[in-house]
This record gives sequence, C-alpha cells and structure tokens, in this order.
Amino acid sequence: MLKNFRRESDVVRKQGNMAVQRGNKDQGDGRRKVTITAIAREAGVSVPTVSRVVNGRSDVAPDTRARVEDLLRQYGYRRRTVAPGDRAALLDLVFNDLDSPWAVEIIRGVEEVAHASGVGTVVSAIHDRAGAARQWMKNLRARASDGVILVTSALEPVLHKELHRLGVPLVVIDPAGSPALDAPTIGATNWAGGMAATGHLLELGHRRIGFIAGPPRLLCSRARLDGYRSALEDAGVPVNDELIVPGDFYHESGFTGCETLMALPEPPTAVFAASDQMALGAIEALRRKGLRVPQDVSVVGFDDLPEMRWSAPPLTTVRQPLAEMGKMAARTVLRQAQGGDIDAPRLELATELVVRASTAPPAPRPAD
Amino acid sequence: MLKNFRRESDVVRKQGNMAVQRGNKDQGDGRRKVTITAIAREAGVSVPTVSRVVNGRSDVAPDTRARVEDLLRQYGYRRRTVAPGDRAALLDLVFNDLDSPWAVEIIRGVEEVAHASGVGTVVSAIHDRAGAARQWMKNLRARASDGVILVTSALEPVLHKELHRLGVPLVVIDPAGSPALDAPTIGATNWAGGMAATGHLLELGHRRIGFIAGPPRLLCSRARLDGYRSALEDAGVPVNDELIVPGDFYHESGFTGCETLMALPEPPTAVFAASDQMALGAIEALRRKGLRVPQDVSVVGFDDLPEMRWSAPPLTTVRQPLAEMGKMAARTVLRQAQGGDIDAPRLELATELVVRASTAPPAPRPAD
DNA sequence: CTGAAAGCGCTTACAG
DNA sequence: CTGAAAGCGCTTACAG
Repeated sequence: MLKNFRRESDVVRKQGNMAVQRGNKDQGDGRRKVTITAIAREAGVSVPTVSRVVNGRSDVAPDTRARVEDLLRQYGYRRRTVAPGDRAALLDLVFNDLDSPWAVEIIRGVEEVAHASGVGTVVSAIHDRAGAARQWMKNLRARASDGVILVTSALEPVLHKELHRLGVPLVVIDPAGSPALDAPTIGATNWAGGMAATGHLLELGHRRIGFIAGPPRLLCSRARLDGYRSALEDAGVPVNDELIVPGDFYHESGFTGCETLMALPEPPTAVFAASDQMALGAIEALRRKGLRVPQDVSVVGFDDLPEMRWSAPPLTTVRQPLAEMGKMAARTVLRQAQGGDIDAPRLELATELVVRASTAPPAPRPAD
Repeated sequence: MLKNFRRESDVVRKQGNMAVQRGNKDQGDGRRKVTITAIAREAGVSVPTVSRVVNGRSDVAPDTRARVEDLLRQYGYRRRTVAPGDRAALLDLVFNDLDSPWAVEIIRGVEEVAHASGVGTVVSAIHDRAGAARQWMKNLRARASDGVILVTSALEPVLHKELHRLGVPLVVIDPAGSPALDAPTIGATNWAGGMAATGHLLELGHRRIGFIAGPPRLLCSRARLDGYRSALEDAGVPVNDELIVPGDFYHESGFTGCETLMALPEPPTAVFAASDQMALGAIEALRRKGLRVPQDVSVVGFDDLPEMRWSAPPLTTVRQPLAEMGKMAARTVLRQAQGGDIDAPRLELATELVVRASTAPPAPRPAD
C-alpha cells in the first residue's frame, strides 16, 4: 500500500497536468478523467497497447504489461465505454423493502439464472417512495440495464410506463394488482393455497378458524382470503367476519391479530395467518397466554420460508416456490431482452401445503 | 403488444439488411447490432437527434421523439457505450451462498448506502467454487464494477490477488481468515460476543454450558469459541472439551450438536450456539426430547437475526450489527473507488448481548 | 428543434 | 510484441 502511494506521488510530480489523481479528493475542477490515452502517454506506450493490457490480451511483453498495470492501478483507471462484444449484461431486481427472508429466496432464484447467463443482478429497494424510484430509474438508465424484475410494488404502473418508454423489458413478481398492467407477471396460486390451508384445518375437525389477513390492496392477500372463504363454504361452515382480522404480513400484526382473535367471546381453535411471519407472531401471542401449539390452538402460515422447518413447533404452512418464481422471472426477462417472445404473460406457480407440527385436531371442548 | 409486433414487421420488411431484429432469435450470423446510426437512418433523422432522445433531452419535437422512441423500442436498442459523465456506477457484493436471512441484512445495509450514492449493488453467489468465481470475475470485468465487497469466502486470497491486479477496490466483510490479506476488513467483536453470552449464562448460575461451534476454519468461529473459553476461565469454571461440539452455522448441525450434548452422562444446563440458526436447531432438539426452554435448558444464539425476536421462545442472543457492517463496507469501497484513503484497514463493530426469553437460571438439580 | 462537423475513448485489423 | 491508421458508437458544441 505504502509502496503504491509513494510511486503515485512520483507520477503526480512528473505529470501534474492530469485532472485529478487517485488518492486525491475531488479538486474543484471536477471528476478525474483517467483515460487510456493518458495512461499510454504516461507509460510511454501506444494507446492500443494499453487497450490490450486493459482487456487482458496475452500478446503484451511481461514488463510492459506490469508497468501499464501499475499505472492503471495508481490512476484508478475505469473503462468509460464497454467492449462492443461483451456489453455488461445487467438485470435489475427491485423490491420495496429488503427486510424479510422472503427477499433472499427471490434473489437466490434470480441470481442463479442470471449468473449462469453471465448477467449481473442489481438489487434495489425503493420503499414505495416516488423519490427513491426516480433515483433508481436514473441509475437504471445510466447502467443500461437489460431488464427489470419488480416485486410487489405500489409503484408498478408508474415504473411500467417509464420502462416501456425506454424499451426495457419488465416482469413483475407477485403483482400488487394494478389492473391494466400489460407486463408479464409471475405469481403463485394463492387462492388454491388459501383453500388448502383452510381445508387442512377443516379436515382436522376445526370449525372456528381465525384468519389473519395481508394488506387488502395486494392481489395475493385477497386471493388467500377468498381461498379461506371458499374452503369454509365448501365445508358448509358459515364465514364469520369477526374471525377475520387485518394484518400487514409482518410479525407484529400476527401477534396483535391473534390477541384480538383470542379475546373473542368464543375464540377460534385454529388460526390461519396469511404469511409465515404473522404465523410466528400469532404463536408468540399464544405462548404468552400460556396456550400450547398445536394442543390448544393450531396455526398455519403461508410462504414456507426455509426457517419455518425450525420454528417451535415446526410450522404447518403453504409453500410458495419463491426461488422458483425468481428463476422464472429471470428467464422471462432475459428472453425478452434477447428479443425472444414471452411464453406466458401471466403465470402462477403451484403452492403446496406442507404439514408439520403446528396443527392438530382441536382440543375437546372443556365440559363447561 | 400486438400493435408493436405488427409495426415491427413493417420495419423489418423495409429494412431487411439490419443484422438481427428484435423478436427474432439469434440468426447464426450473430448478435444483433442495433446502433443509434441504424435507428437514425430508419427514422430519417440525424444521429444527434436519436442521441438526444435516448438521453431524454427535452429539445426534441414531440412527434420526432415519439417516432424515434418507437423505433428504439422495436429494435430493442441498448446503449453500447456509457455517457462519459454518468458512468454506470456499480458495486459488487459477493456471497458464498444466498441461503440465509443473514445475507439480506448485509444486502440491506450495502444497498442503502450504495443507492444513496447512485450506485447499483450487484449481488452474486459463488458457492466457494473456483469455476463460479472465474465466471463472476469475467462478468465483473465486463460490467466495469467500481468495487467489490466480499463476504466470508474461502476464495478470498485468489479473488483479492486478481482484483488487485485489476485495480478494483476490495473490502471484506467477516473475513474467513486468510493471513496475508491486505484489503480492509469489516467484522464484529466476535470474541467479546462469545464472552458476553457465556458470561450471561454464568451469571444466571449455569456451570455446565455446552457450546456448539461454527466451522473452525473461520476466524469468527474461533473468536466466539475463545470468548466462551475465556469467560469460563474468568469464572473459574474448567473448560470441558466434551461440552464443545462441532457445527457449521446451519440449523441441522445445531440440532444434532444439541442431541450429542444432551446424550452426555451429565448433560449441560445451558447451550450457547455460535449462530442463531444453530440455536433454533438446538431448541428443536430439546423440544423433541420434551425439554422446555428456558425452564429445563437455557439457549443463547449469535447474530440476532430480526426473526429471533419472534422465535419460540424469543431468543437470547448476541447481536451482530450486520446491516451496519454492510453500510460500513459500502462506504469504504465507495471511498476507495473515488480515490479516497481508507480510514481503518481492519474494523470490528461492537456486538451486544440481547437478553430475551430463552435463558433462565438452571433448574434445581433433581434430588437423586 | 435539427443537423453537419469535430471530438472522445476505445478497439480492430494490418504491418512490421 | 508494438504502433500508425482506420473505424465505431456516441456526444458536444455550434449554427441555423
């Protein structure tokens, strides 16, 4: 390090007219402008030679290469244009928030497919704020991203319009539900999942089943709720609105939602939470009340995040193939980016009920 | 959509000599080559005009703009060079695996800082495979990334060497422990954390404390173990090697590690797992044996992943400021990328014991 | 609002 | 192994 810095000042002394050198802070006069031409002059070689070194070609004499590499490093050279052949292939993956294990699953899937195609995955969070979204659009443009995967965002319509204008392919994972969005979407069979979870509880013998809902503006929330309702109807169990409480997919709302449910004159014997995190919150609420899961109350979640195998007790839940959804989405944008056709404008991957240890038949009613 | 496709074939008909058009698969003769020049010819305007549209300048007649935009979209135009001013600023964040809530925390921190500086965060996983790493290096080079943040990887030395050659700044989060790595590193005070966790159990009155270790090749694992040992020594409790079992930070190993511990002739009254995930595995092992946490056995974890507040019972653990570490790392690479000095080559952020509900004084020994 | 001209940062044959 | 020359894909004044 020290050695480098020493050499650097030598260079600076000899070549004081270069805009800004590495190791110096911005000097009013602006951004540093380290070009291949400047490096060539400095190294006493031609521009093509530097170009060759930069591109790791083999036909450069070892000591020329070493000298040029040193200079490149010292001046902090970065390419200013991209080689025509290997355009930096980039794909943008945009979340509202990066605050849930949910997100990694999707990232994992997208990254796997993208990486295999030599494409980089740029991950961003826009926090449903128009400002952040605008900044992101600007960056997207600067980096000439080849495609965008957007995950459940209220900003869907705005971004879609702008991206369409720029001709950047867009795929939406788990669409929030903008009606006229004509981008391909990838989701899960939420309605069927809601049916399956509720059906499972019904089969165990539960008749009073509480439901902790997700944000009502999201399509997936509504589909899960409707699945719950349909299963009850199929079983001839009347839908009781006081058993349906609101939530926002986060732990806390599962906790309070469950408290509300258990404070009912006639509390439910089972709770279906529309997300795993809310299910965990619900279990905590029950634990605090001294109620055991599943002996006293059964709990079902939705998502099947990997850690749910290890919750206490291991959670019965509806598996949503998040990584698979990510992969699908990545394949779809990549195909579009290469000018291919999209095979399905709207796709729903299957959900699957995973029965673990948080559900059991209802406790026999206390003989009161 | 349909409309677009129709228009597109008109264009193709008129202009059959362009290499490959959008909507057509690769046609042997190679990659499509949609340049601003081609678009200009097609639109019957000059090259500068198309350039203006592409860059969203305001001084273009509305219908010229519309016509050009249509063409750009239809041909799937992507910039082939980057505007000198706004070079796509990119930062690479590299994990071994994207399989833990651990990762999101770091991503969140890095993204926040990078995004604020208009820098994109490219997330990759290299799975400790030299092949994947090589592919990634190639991509990194193509996208001219401005800096790299590497998270705990056995590939540290190789990547460091190569990146240094390219003059790309590198910061390592939670270094695996390559001895001669002269890149800045950001970690947590693992040793102090190990001390604190063990000290807490000691204070509660525990004397037989099991330890489920992390992978021994990682510095952080060794530091946590040494912290555990030191705390015991301070308290005058002899270190008993049969109470130390191996693990790999994942749930499963916590489960089996805890089983081993509880099968001991004289099992521990408390277990300190070197990761939250192993702590969860341990709790599950205890649950299966019918042992209650914390009444029968206390459990402490390490990391304080956000979901640990909601485990059953809420987990006492050592908080590692992962998002903060990500932010630090991002600031450090960004500063380096701008030619600034690094303020600290090696940084450890403080860990903090978070006491929740999984620890309690040991149960009185059964009077046998 | 638009284009002809000059310029920039590279890369790609080609010749030695 | 190296450079002079031509070329490419853009952008930036400048003039109208």
